[in-house]
Amino acid sequence: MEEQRTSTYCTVYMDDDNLDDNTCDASSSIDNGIGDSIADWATITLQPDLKDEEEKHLSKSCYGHNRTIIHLDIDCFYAQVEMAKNSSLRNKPVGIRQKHIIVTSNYPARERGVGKLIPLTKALEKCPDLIVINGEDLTEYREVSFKVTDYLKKFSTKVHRLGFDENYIDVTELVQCRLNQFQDHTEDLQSLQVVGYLYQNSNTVKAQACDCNCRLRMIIGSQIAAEMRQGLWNVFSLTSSGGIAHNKMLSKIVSGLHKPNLQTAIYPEDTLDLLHSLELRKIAGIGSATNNKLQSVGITTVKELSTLPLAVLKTHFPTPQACTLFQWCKGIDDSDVVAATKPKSIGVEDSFSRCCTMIASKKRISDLIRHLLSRLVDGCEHPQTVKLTIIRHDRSSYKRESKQCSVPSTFYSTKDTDKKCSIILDLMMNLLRKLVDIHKPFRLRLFGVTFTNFKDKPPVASLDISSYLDRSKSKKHDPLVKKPLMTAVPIVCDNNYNQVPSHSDKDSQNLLEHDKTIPEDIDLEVFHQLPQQMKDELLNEWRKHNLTNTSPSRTFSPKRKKESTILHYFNRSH
DNA sequence: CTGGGGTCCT
DNA sequence: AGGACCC
Repeated sequence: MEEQRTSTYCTVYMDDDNLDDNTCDASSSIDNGIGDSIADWATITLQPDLKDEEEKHLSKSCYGHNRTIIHLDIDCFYAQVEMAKNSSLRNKPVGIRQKHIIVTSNYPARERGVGKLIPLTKALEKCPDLIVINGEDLTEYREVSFKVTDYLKKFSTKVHRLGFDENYIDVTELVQCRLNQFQDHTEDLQSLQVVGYLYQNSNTVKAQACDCNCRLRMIIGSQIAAEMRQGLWNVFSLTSSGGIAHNKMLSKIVSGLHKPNLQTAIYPEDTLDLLHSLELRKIAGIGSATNNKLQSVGITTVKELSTLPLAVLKTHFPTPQACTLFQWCKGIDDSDVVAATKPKSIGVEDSFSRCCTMIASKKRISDLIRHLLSRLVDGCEHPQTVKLTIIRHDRSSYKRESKQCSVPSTFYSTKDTDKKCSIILDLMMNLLRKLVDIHKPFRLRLFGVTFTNFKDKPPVASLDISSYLDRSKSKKHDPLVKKPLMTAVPIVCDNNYNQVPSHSDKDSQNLLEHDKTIPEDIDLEVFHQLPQQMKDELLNEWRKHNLTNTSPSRTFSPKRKKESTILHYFNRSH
């Protein structure tokens, strides 16, 4: 136990194996006045010997220095994909445009002052001969991105994508494998050196290296990273920058130290030297919100953050975030490199200066859906949820609003893309009506459609009400209808789904009237088992339709397709 | 006149 | 459904 009397919280834990060769001069930052409010409070109310077990536990990495993680970042990815396609672009300034923004540029362009995310007009002012390429359609970039990830899987199954252009690779096993090959020639290990840069900032000579062999692992890791980068160049003509460390957080930080087309490793023993030189935002996971919160309380650097006791962080952040912040600033990141599986969501977006009518909205959303459907492949054929996202134009609020609903079984039962498109389009127009008041003027600046919740098989049609209403689908002949009827019980009023439920006199009279308005191809027996609210909504729609159509009541919608869902009934008005 | 994507948490 | 984070 480290029941110290020391006034610095950090050094209490410096006897940990992982951290013992780093000293953390927390007292100076408490004294220098930068973090007064928090530091004073902490000093007064939290004596070291009152620190709880949780803080002690979190002060130590469960992995130690035992892993080897590589972070690879393809240099200016979109621009490089274009350069790989057309090598004559290599030495010319190239900018990738999305709408009126240059989202990325190659290095010749950057030398001319064309950075990332600058307005197109400004880019052309700085560099009139900039070659501008539209990068709004991400299809090609997405394809190359997944090919890169697939290539990296040759080195390890644990490849974790971050965006389109970055990958974490856990090469712990491969490193161990290569170390084992030296077994009888340990003298050869002495001559191994890091490939590329090694972050070693400290002027003070280390008394001795960490005794867990971690330096060796970083050296082997740097060799593997070099092989990966060479492979990416040979196979895809893409240059990349790499970082090698014992956890994800550090590998990402060091991969950015030398760019482009370079790599950097760090020995675990130099972790705090590096971290203590950084601003908070350099840590992936500390974004603007967290940064602002910490700044408002006087914390602006990783070093200052590392002085805060866990209990103080917990007063400003939810516990899980407090714990990760507590660990990150000490160089601890025990998050795993999780092998990528199938996507969690697949979406498309389009922004524009204005969209003010339902007609125009329908066209834009329809185009988005058509584009999106082509991406439902490779195990993503059966999304269960679809979401509509909008951004309103009023003010520069720039907040996204969304509504989602479940995908009807009819979507899975047809192969016809046009039909799929119209099914989703109907859903989206309904969601749009929930998002905007169509009786008032509106102006939108973005639509997005996103599928989520992918299932391996089409979900059973237990929620598809239309199949019970539709006589043309015989219960006896459709295996999907028979059993699902049981699972449909929750949406039916009572369990006697084979009998017509009893009704009060008043209800019965209403029913007789209603029956005349119910379309011909609807199974009355099943209809009467629906919850009253649902019946009312259906009846309203049918009545509305009958008022605008001269056709007799029970011949409603003769051309209605079998696959029609309940949502079509709610939908008639447009 | 701030892209077009994604992930995870609450 | 939204917010925070990543690119």
